[in-house]
Amino acid sequence: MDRRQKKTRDSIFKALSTLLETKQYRNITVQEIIDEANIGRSTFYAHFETKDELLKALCTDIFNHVFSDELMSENTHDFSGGNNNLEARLTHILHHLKDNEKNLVGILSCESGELFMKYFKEYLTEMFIRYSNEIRVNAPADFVLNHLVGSFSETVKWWVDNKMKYTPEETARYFIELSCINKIIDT
Amino acid sequence: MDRRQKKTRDSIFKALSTLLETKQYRNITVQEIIDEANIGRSTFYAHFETKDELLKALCTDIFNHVFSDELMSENTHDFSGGNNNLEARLTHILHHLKDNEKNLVGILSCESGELFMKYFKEYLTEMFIRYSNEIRVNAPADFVLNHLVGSFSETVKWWVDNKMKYTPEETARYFIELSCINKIIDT
DNA sequence: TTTGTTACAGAACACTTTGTTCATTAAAAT
DNA sequence: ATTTTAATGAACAAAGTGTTCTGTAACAAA
Repeated sequence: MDRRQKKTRDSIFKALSTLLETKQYRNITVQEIIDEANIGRSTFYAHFETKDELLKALCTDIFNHVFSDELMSENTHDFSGGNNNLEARLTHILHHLKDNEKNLVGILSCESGELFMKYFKEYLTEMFIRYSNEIRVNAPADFVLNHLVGSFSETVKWWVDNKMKYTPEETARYFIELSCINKIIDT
Repeated sequence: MDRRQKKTRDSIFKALSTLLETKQYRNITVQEIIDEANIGRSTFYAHFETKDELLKALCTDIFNHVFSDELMSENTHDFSGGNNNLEARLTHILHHLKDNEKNLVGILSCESGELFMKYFKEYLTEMFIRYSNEIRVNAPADFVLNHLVGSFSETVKWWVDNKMKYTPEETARYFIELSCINKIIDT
């Protein structure tokens, strides 16, 4: 990739991140991003069609980081050790999210949170789907999956809103404690 | 209240409802609402400062309906019958929500859903707070509360997204089945 | 019925933001 | 050295927002 392109792209990401520290996504205009990134107007639109597309790209970047080990360990997944496996994975995810603390606070504090959550849930669904089929409970499988994804993403939101004052370990523990994951079939 | 005011207010609500049946909230402009309601531009702004304020008023209307019995029975609340009490209340709420099916689909299908959910959660928090303190589990009380509110609101969203193909009774049952409410102290 | 009050209609307006276009300049690749 | 690609920044059209103002109609109270 052309050095100039990468440089511009990075400065746009950086600009949005910086602005998110003090302003709500909703109230940030494209012009402000342009000024903060110190680039030309047409340059921005050469990279991203809309502000939402930029946010999407930023989220994707974050998730590629957060779920990187996730994806790598796809083959090595097993149920041995009961829930410990899942709990460890969730802890891992929370640790990675903490690396993006500043961004997350800005993103989740307003309606951009919905977009973030939407993408986040897609990744979580991928992960939880392996577990949801193992839950023995009298409810549709897709409901179980939705419940797991929904309640964990709500847990993350709660955690971020509380300035991440609990450790990833504690937070994952709380989630497991309350979730239906204890109804999993231990194979 | 002046008949004219009420008439105008109603026509604005009606217009937004109608538009929500075919368009996403995000893509509906104030001008469209004005045209659909067949009123003057300045008239709209005499009633609502912004489109979001209008949505908020619409949500409030819906919730006053949905939680009407809720509020009435505040004093008569008791834990007798274990979870049956809560399950019945949730079923009730789902029934009332079904009365607003058309609106809900339009509201929840896009970013206006976040606003709806925000207000919805406020009401749910009021309701669940009585239960959350009775849960015996090793986690902060506000986490438990957040978990109940979050997972139930996600349940509602799932239900609406699935065209409400399950009955309120079934849906409430599924939720109870998976929630931590079975860890409640039976007094 | 008359009178004072309040709401509505709708045009005009200033303002903000968006997204595109284009000629020019600079940097990168070969 | 030449060609290709990206960035600049001004100018532009379009859409939407929220306000203001004048004339008109509906309302409530005497």
